[in-house]
Amino acid sequence: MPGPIQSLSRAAAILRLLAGGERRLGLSEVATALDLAKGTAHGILRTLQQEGFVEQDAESGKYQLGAELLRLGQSYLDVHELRARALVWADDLARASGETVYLGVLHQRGVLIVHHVFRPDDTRQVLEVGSMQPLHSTALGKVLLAYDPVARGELGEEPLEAYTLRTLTDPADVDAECALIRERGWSDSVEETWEGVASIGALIQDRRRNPVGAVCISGAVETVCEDGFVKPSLVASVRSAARAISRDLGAGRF
Amino acid sequence: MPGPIQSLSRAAAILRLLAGGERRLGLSEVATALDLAKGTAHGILRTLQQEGFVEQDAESGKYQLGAELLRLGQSYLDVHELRARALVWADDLARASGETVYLGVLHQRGVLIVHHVFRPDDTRQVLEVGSMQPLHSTALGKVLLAYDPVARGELGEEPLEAYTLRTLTDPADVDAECALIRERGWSDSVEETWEGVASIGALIQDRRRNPVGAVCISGAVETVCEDGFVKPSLVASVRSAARAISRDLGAGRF
DNA sequence: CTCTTGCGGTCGACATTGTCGACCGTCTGT
DNA sequence: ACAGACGGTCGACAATGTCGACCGCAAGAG
Repeated sequence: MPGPIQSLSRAAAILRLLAGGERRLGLSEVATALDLAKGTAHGILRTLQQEGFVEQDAESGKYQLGAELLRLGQSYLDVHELRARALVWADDLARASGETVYLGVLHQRGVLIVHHVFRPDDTRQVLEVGSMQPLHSTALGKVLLAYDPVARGELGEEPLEAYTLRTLTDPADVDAECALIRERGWSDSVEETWEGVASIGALIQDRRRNPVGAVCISGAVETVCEDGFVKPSLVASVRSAARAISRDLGAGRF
Repeated sequence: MPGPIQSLSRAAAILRLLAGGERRLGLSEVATALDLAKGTAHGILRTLQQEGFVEQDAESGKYQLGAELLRLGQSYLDVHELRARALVWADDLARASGETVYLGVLHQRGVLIVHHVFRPDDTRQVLEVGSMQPLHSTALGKVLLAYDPVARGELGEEPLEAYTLRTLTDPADVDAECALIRERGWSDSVEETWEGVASIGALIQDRRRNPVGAVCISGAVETVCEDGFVKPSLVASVRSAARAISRDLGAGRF
């Protein structure tokens, strides 16, 4: 039976739809958006609601995502082997560099943040675990693009979105950059996604050298860069953290 | 068609099963655990995998939860109205009290943490958003039990699990405690779940007085209590935060 | 080295199951 | 009071998911 289960695919589409739109959606909105009969959409929504994946606002009757998703998302993190092994190294990296540390994995057309260590100062920061970053304009994304053919495949050949003046928007330019990244073994991104923010990334691989994720540090251009380039000492810290995590991951299997 | 969609319920059961067990599960394990034919279980797993809800370990063939769940869980938080409105108040409460602040909602048989503000000192703390706390032994849980009939229903009449010597295990005792909580308008829990930890909770309600969640502060017995009782000044802070959030929530609708 | 055992995965027949579109009651805004 | 749109229900139909036997493979036992 090598075909997806229809009702499940539809349910997933509904969940993604609800996740996409900021506001709650009504039954009819859902049905028309996905081109389903109202009855069908209702059946799926009712089941999802029973299971806790979707909640219905009591008075408006509109639907939104449910709490069970949060719980399952947390469970995902609990089981995640890469994350578990990287926790302590990420902490050390943040302390050594004085910058924010992100740990990400390839997911669909972006990088999903699975761990986030706050910059060790007292400024207010919001946790970004569970959010996505673009592939072509971040240190995490570019290092994955450079080493993971699947990531490169997701990118396509169309012109890419520009977030700042320095964003690479031509896939050919990105490929050239990736060649450089492979050559020197690390990636950087200076104001390619957010003005004033620079980051340095390195690849994490399992014991068979398959790319499984990436670490990066991210901070203000003023602290991460020097004379227009990222500081070599920070590069060294990131690469050594990535190596440590990779080693840890390889050892873990046996 | 007032019946749940079979394949969806089964998919949800599989996800919960994967979330429950710490380790990855094989196809046959899943099938036997849920009493499904292997082919059926495979079909569901294949679809879930395609949608990103489940991932398969390349070499062992075993299944675990997928990254899409983390993303959707995050989206749930983004849309969550209670959480959005409570963010700033929770921050204030943490600063004023010097203790950890939790924000929780009723979910199944427990309290799901939807927001967590770290104690404002520099000790290492792990984020508990997405995790669950028991109903009968925490400040968050007991205040929900006291005001939300649904929560009380979930509790049942069976003896409850004891986490410490001070845990209330007899539902009748819990009911008596709830009466007290309703009378004075706040809940506390001193070493009922974790040794050395005390917390104070208060109810959050929408504009029609429906209970929608709870806030609490939680900290070491030594700092939260005085002469064997929780400090009245902290109680006042928590209650005033809960009122503020409730008011905010009510005002938001129009 | 071969045989056995268990694994993940596939296949095709069957009938259960989800789907569809018309229909109902209600609420809202006109 | 009306019209429209909403969420939700119903029952007929057939498309759909389910089942259990089967396949190839890898690991472990003999």
